[in-house]
Amino acid sequence: MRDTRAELLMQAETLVRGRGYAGFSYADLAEAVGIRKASIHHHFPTKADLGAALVAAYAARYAAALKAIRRDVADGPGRVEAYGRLYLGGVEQGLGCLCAALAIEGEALPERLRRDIAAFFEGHLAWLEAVLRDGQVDGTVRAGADPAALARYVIATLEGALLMERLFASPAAFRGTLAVLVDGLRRR
Amino acid sequence: MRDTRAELLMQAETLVRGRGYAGFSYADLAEAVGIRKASIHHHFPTKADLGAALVAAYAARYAAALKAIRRDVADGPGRVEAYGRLYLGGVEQGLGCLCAALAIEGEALPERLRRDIAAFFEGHLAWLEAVLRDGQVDGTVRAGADPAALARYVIATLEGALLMERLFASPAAFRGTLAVLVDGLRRR
DNA sequence: GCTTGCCTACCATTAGGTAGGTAGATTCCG
DNA sequence: CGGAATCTACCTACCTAATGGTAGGCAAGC
Repeated sequence: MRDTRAELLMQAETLVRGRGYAGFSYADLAEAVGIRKASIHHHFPTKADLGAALVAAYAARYAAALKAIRRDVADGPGRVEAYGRLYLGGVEQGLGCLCAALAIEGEALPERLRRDIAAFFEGHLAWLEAVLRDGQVDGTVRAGADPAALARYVIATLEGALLMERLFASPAAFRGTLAVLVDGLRRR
Repeated sequence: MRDTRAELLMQAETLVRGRGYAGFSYADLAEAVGIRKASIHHHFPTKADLGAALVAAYAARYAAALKAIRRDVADGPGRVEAYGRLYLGGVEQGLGCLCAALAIEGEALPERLRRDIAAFFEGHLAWLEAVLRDGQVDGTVRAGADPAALARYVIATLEGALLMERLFASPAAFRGTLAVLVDGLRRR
């Protein structure tokens, strides 16, 4: 039952991450999925609805991954490194971050989407802050730095690296930046 | 003589940095400048021409700023900090990086624009690499790290911070990330 | 027998771009 | 010098294709 809808979400995500929200149309999506343009409106009445569903699905996938990392990895830097590796897939596939693609279009975006994106980043910020704080407590993360500020710095570095290294199609360079980032978090 | 052209470039830059390349139209630009839509084609025959001119002007402004920084600031971390402050203006005005906005649309972009953007980043990369190498030589930048890798890491962090802190309209947070970044470059 | 999921056939609007014209400045040249 | 030719910068009016979205129909299945 949900097959077409899921396919729509998948293809739409690829389109947005590859060319931006304003850069793809229902016609593009219809062709990618092999359905008529009007049928998309049955699943997602407006483009803004589709965008919101996209962000929701993307955020849910990340949320699951973040949970798994906290379960499977013990130390702070290791967790941040695992977090950074989530972005690596984008570089390898030539796809940017969905929320970065949306954030770039800022003003032109439906207000609702803008809030969803902000919430996405806020969730990651909170997760990272907790991870870094825990790391400071157990001594795996350098002390003295504000975890909240550190969290912002971590996301910024990874989002920026994804943006740039996708352009250069260089997963190796992304790994290099991730290494510098994680290394800087370790206890001195 | 060049007044209208300059005005077109200025307004177009604001539009692209605010809503992306696909997110603005010649009609938007015409209204912003107070000219008829068709007249824009007199100055920039196609949208791709306008985009290329935009990147060229943006890159030239940055090139001048980079030169000034090397002239006016002596130490490595100080230079990187001055470089980072160039991005701060964007956060304060709610505008992203022009080349980041274009990079996001990747595949959908005219091939020529994609190369101009890559060249923009390569120029900054080369500048930063030289600055960091000089800093290592004069002892103001921590030794042992590959300057090329460090340069990529610096741009990534700043581009990412601009992307995110524009969304949150938080120059203070940008400053925080810049501080973490520069601090990490100092001699240990 | 009504809901689901898709279809064809539209719609108004907007997209980037073109055709052709005009007022005013600049240049060419006898 | 004066006038003709040209160029610049803009205009109105238009084009075709694509945009997001709607109306209404039809077949399948719980």
